[in-house]
Amino acid sequence: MHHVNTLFMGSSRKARLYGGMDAEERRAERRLKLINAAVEVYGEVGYRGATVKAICEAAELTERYFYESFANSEALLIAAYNHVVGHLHDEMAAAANAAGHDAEQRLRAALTLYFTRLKQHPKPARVFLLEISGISAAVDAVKLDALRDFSDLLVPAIDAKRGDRNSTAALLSSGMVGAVITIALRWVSKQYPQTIEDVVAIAAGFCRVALTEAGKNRLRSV
Amino acid sequence: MHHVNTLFMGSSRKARLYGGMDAEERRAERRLKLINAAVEVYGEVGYRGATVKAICEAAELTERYFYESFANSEALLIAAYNHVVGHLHDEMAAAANAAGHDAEQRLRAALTLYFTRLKQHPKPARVFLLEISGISAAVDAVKLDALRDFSDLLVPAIDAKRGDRNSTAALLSSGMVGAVITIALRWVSKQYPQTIEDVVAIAAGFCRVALTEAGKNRLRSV
DNA sequence: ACGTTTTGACAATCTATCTTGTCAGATACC
DNA sequence: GGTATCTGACAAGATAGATTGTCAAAACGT
Repeated sequence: MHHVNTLFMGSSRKARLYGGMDAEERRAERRLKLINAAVEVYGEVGYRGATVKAICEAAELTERYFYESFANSEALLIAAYNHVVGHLHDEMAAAANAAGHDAEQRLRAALTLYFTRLKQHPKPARVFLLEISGISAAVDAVKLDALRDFSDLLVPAIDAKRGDRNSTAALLSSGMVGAVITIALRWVSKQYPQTIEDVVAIAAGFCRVALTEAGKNRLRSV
Repeated sequence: MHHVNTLFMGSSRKARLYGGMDAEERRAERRLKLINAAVEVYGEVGYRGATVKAICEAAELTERYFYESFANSEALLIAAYNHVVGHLHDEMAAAANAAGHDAEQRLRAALTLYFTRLKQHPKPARVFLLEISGISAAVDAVKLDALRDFSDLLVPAIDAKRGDRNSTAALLSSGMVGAVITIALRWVSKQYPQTIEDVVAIAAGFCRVALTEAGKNRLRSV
């Protein structure tokens, strides 16, 4: 995979430093620069319009470093998506926890953070909402995973029903996430005409369907 | 655009017949064959994996006829989408009308037809649900139009609020359609694990949010 | 039957991008 | 300062698919 240029060095010995960083650190930095550049470029011309060359220029790197960190464009898209989603998910979880134990309160806190970030950072929002769809089966799988995480975050009760055969919980979960994302998509693409409070209220309305249905099913199964 | 080979004929005179059809009819038939072939091929390899050549082979036509009817692949995708959506929309409207005047009854009738068709025809379903996303701005616009039509069909009350500035009705509409489509997407991609009745019930739950909210707003504004 | 139109097969061109390779110059270590 | 490593710019090859063009054979009208 990568050149082992420390062949005759002790394993504890660091590789030659450049700019104060060893080989690994430099590689990691370049990887991150490429991810951030990709988010920028996707935000401007879309994933499909983004060439390797353009992303490398935005990252101030040359093509060789692209292939050092990613096998192909798709791998970078996935990395960029996971990067964006990872941050968002962590922040939403923190916001929910800060809101206490009431499911409704936690939901509203998470949604408020979600829409706030979408408004603050339109380009990552675009990657998260738009670019990720319809690229390939592999990318779709990554997306599905992420959406399941969000669903569990918003309405943990749904998670409990997951084991059931032919469960309708998965459909509830899909519907909820689909509603929220589609609302977000429209809000973002129309350049945020409504207040965050209004958007959250509407999105919460759809989440409440899943919340109450999941609750119902739990009571019934006890 | 097209060759005018009737230059010296009276305008009522038909072009030479082939297979009992005049030039226009043959062109229309080829166009339709291409659309149907495209739906087939998209259903197998996706829009992105579908080459002009493959679609022409499936249609038993050669490339020249592709460019006779469509400027490029995107134009064919749009035509195929509109073809699929047109049928579906008409059928849903008929089902709703057959169900009478009660909004809830009409909603369930339309949804039942929707999910029934998705199960009967997986390949058009794929075009309608999946392939249409994330191709280009032009395609997205076509999709948005179609979704608005569906929203108006399911909950006409939303339509009434359309005029309002910064209206939240558009978001309600988006959320509802997003929920239904995402539910459909999952149901289709998991090969229909739940009964149609269950899926309709869950989808209707999300639509009811839009239904009651739209009703609320109407009362308030009277 | 004859000439014209239409068709089908396929070659040729064109374009765009990915991907790999080369090489001179810069940078760090000793 | 000398040497090994790393970097940036860019060329070159490879690939894939869209789009246009050619031509002979088939289908039609008269």
